[in-house]
Amino acid sequence: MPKMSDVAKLAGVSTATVSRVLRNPDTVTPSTKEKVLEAINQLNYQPNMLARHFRRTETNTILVLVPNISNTVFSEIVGGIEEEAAQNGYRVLLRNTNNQLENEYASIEHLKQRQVDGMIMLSPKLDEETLIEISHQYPIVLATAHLETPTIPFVSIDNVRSSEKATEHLIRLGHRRVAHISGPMYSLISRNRYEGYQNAMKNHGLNPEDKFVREGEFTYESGYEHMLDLLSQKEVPTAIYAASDDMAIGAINAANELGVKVPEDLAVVGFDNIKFASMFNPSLTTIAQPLHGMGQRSMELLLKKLNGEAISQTEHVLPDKLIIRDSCGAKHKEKLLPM
Amino acid sequence: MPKMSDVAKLAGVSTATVSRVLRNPDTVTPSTKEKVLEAINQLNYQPNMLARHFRRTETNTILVLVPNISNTVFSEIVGGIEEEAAQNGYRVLLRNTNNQLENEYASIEHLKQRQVDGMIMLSPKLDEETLIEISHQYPIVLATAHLETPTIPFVSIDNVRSSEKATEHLIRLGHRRVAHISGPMYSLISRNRYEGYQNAMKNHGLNPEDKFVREGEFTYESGYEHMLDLLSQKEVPTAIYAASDDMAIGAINAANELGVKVPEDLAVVGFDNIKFASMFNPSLTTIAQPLHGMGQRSMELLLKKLNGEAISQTEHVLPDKLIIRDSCGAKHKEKLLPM
DNA sequence: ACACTGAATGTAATCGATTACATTGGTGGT
DNA sequence: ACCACCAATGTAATCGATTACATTCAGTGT
Repeated sequence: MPKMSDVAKLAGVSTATVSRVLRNPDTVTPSTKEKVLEAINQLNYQPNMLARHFRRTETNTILVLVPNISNTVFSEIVGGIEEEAAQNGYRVLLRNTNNQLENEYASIEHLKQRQVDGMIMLSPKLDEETLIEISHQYPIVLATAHLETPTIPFVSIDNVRSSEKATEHLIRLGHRRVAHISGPMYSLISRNRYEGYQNAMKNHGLNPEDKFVREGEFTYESGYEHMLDLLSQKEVPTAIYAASDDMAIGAINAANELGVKVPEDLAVVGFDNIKFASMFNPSLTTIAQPLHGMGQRSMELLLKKLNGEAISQTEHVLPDKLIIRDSCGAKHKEKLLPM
Repeated sequence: MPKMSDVAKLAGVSTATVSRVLRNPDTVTPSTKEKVLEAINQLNYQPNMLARHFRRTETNTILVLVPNISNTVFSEIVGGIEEEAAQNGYRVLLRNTNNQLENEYASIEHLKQRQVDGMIMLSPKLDEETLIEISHQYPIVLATAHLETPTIPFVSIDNVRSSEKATEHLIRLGHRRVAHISGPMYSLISRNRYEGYQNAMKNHGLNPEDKFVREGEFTYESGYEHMLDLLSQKEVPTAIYAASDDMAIGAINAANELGVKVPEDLAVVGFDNIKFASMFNPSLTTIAQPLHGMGQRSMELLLKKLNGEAISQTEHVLPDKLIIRDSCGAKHKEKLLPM
């Protein structure tokens, strides 16, 4: 494995010049530059990145914290991050937290040890205070997360508003008994979506009753179980808004099992627009998050931080979209109620 | 940011001793060890990993090449790798190749520059010869890949045999016009699955006709399109074996669209057992690969290579499983034909 | 012709942990 | 009492690229 001094010797220059050819080519005379490049070629020289990283105290690597890599929502975002990172010469280190707080703490050690230049956290569980403290010392960006006091750049959608849209859509289809299966309440996103559901109900003079609300865990199974439960009550909902597509699909299968037809007897709206939403039967009406774009934007923001650029805007709320398919029954209706 | 010499000074020892406390605690007297640990604590010292990596020429990081991170098959495998890696103090660097050969080449540069200690390639596109050449110089392991001459450790299932099982299952349900939508033929896996399909047909005295075989791309869309096409022929298949669940679901939706009922008019078997296979309606009969386990095993093998242990067995063929659900119609049949 | 300027290049210190080799001091055997 | 040996610790070289500072030299102005 040839090193820089070998190149220098062969080219008849000093290591300083070789280094300059590599990093500041403009400060070197074309003729010497050529000699050096020739020597590099001849020796098939590759700079030792470990030495470079050590000397410059930077790694050109960023860390992405993912609650669960197998969840398509997160892997799509990671895809966006990865693309933007690669284009800017950064590499992406991945870490599955499995929703464990201790894994988030452990990842901060990586930052402290300078093993990565920065970090993007997807749906962090850490409390806001701790996050802010970390961000004072290290470049971090949050995605699919929301802060009360936006001191750290984050990328998200407006979960309250999008939830309102989803619920409103069901109400305008004539439903009055609209149920909601939420995500876990420790997550701000879940609380925001629940809030949006409540807002929509109240805005239309409806009372969001407790018996129509269930706390799920974003998973298929939790959607399935809660739907069975909801349909076993005396008064049964005619529509349901689930805070994730997985839960919505679970709910539909539960309804089917009980002979309740979707969308005829039960209108369903989900959230996420996972790939499978359009393949499912009935195809799922859902809120689409611009996942790839959110990943890209997060990386863009992190790059700014890494380059020491000022970030004027810390809140990055990207547009979401209600995608109307078959599960809500809108396609069978003549027209919607007015807003 | 305190360094080792600071700790040494505070503890009244040399840096060598501090280093020993950190890496070979047994060679240090308990009393000095205590002094050093006390100093480390007091200064809140964190070793500079960049310096350590540089000095030791190792990074405790491995690279995983993924054709597409958003594909659940691969993200499950990555999950398994990640888990095993974390348990052994290794970190996982991720790289999306998007099926681009040039990205595989670029990743080899990382190895050459010693930025990672080893690499796991998922479904590599690189030719066998090149792979073998690389593996002479660097620790690599392949997963969901198969080699003619197994000089590089790889983890896979027996795609030929599993395909035979899938096709046979349909034949034993009484089907004779069994179609196959394959994966792209540049992939050895696709060719193996096609081979298994052919074997099963021939073994049962059936002729695998060209008009019943289509080359897809593992995607929902390709399954959908090819099924439309297959059903528009004069002679129509009564069963289909698709080389991925995505294609199988595409096929089912295409059949539905043409009024062909699954499983009554068309039996369907898929491959992969993606999460949605069991949620789909009809639920999908499919071959389950032990994805998480394959990831784990790949990492185990790579760890052996990294530790310089000999790998006696390079071919690691894990057991797959035919999971019978609703899409093949087996549950409506009284009994199967004999083998 | 001489001093001055600045571009091009060289010299050598530096980053922080690791480790080969050197030194110290204590123990046991005779 | 002396030596041999071993365990514990220290000294200092080392990894390879980067870069502050030093040097060289060609060109310019007077």
